[in-house]
Amino acid sequence: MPSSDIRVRFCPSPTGNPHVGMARTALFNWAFARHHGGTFVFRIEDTDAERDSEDSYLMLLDALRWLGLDWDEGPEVGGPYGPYRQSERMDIYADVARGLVEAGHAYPCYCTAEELEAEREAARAAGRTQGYSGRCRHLTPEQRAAFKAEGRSAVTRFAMPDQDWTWDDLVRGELTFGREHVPDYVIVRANGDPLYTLVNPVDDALMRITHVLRGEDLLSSTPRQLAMYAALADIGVGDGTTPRFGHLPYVMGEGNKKLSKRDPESALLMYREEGYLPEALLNYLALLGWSMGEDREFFSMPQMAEAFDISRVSPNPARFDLKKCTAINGDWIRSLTPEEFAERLVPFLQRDGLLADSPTARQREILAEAVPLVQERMETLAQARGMLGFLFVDPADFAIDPEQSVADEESQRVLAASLDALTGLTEWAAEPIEQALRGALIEGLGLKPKVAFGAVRIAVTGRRVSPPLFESMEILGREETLRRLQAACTG
RNA sequence: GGCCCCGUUGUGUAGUGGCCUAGCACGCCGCCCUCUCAAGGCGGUAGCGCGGGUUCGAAUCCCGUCGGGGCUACCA
Repeated sequence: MPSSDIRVRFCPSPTGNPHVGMARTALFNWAFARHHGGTFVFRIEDTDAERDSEDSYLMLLDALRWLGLDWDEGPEVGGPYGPYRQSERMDIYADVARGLVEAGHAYPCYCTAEELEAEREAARAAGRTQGYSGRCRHLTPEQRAAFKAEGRSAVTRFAMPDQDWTWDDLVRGELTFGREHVPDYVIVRANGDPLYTLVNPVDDALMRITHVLRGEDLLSSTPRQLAMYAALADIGVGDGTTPRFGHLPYVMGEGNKKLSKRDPESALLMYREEGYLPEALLNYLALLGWSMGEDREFFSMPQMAEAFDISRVSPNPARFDLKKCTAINGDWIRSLTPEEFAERLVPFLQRDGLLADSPTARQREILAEAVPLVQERMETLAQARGMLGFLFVDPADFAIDPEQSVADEESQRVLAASLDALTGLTEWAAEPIEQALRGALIEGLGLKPKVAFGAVRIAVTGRRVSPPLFESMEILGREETLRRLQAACTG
């Protein structure tokens, strides 16, 4: 139900693990499409059998779904311009390549790797642009036959027209490349496999893509794509319109390099495992190179789609800051209703073996009571284990954090006094528990609250840091609380 | 080497000639609150790469310079 003719695409290669830079590119394309009521196409560029894998393809789908970046056309949803996996479109590329050669836009090149290397070196030495000289461009049929007779195989090269290349980049404004800096390039390998240089523009033309938003690393390949577009139009591939290009800034990692697969924070699915909310990650990613203005940094994807303006995308590279990403995740966690928050926690508690596959009514009850206590104390869902574990752990498995101890004399006095004060308590609730403990420990033993309650906290929750103590004890229940206090007494 | 992109506090950004002795957020530091840890409140730290112009006036315009990055494949 697109309401405009704007069509954008996200077209990753399924190599390795999904990457956050990739997610940012997908997000900006998605936001652009949604803002304009256009169509968001998802295409898989898997023409390199060496590097692509089915695993990685599946992870890509999984990642995009998790993020909630829904596509209008693409794998699994189909669309009028399918198939959307390039590995299923090989015959199309072969046809187009043939057409390009027949029309004189491309030609077979018989140069060997060594010859090309020598050429590059000569160019570098002379201070010229390295690149193909075009010497196979005007080979006679006899010369071609001679090369073939030598046993040489040929790649297919695109013949760049002799002109300068200018376009108005959506992010960077007018950009120009001189003709001498864009040499003829390979579009089909010697073994017949088409390359990105061919398949990408061919599919963009065939799929009627109107706007190309992609990473800055592809900026310098734009001139040759512009030329390819003209050639495709000439042979009747696509409808003859050239898309507008916008080059998104890099997402940088440590140091001054772009975020690479080697950087641990680049692994997209890691964020899911660590308990980041997809809406929070997306919110953070949106801030990398784009801003709403108005000092507004916290927003949902519908809000982003509404406000998205490609002309507000910054051209400078942005460093990925895990701390800020995590802070935004905390903001998102706090913005959830307690019920929603509890729901999101369930899979994490299950994963950590703290909650049954189908939680019991009692477990649900505990969770509902505990959630308001911890919601503002967690910045990732994975922290549930540390914060709530003591409430769900099997009594037989409960143990005090080995880093902590209540074996010292003072702690023992505290525990004994606590046990005394709590055993006869008539109403087991946070308020009376607190009063009893204050009476016994602060007034009775004359201790500082921090010290006294610290020992109780360790004995009952097993940790130095926990949700508020008295409420925690109430939820844990009289029996188990007293049992733990008892168990912590060494005497 | 060639071509291209980029340059506001540690990080991300706001800022499009005067509202900027540069705003916001994260981080960091301190204080308050306080049973821990958070959250919250208050305060602080730190920036227009540099040099020239243009102008009454420049973070904003021009030139130069320096710095960082990318591309320069039968990867994408």
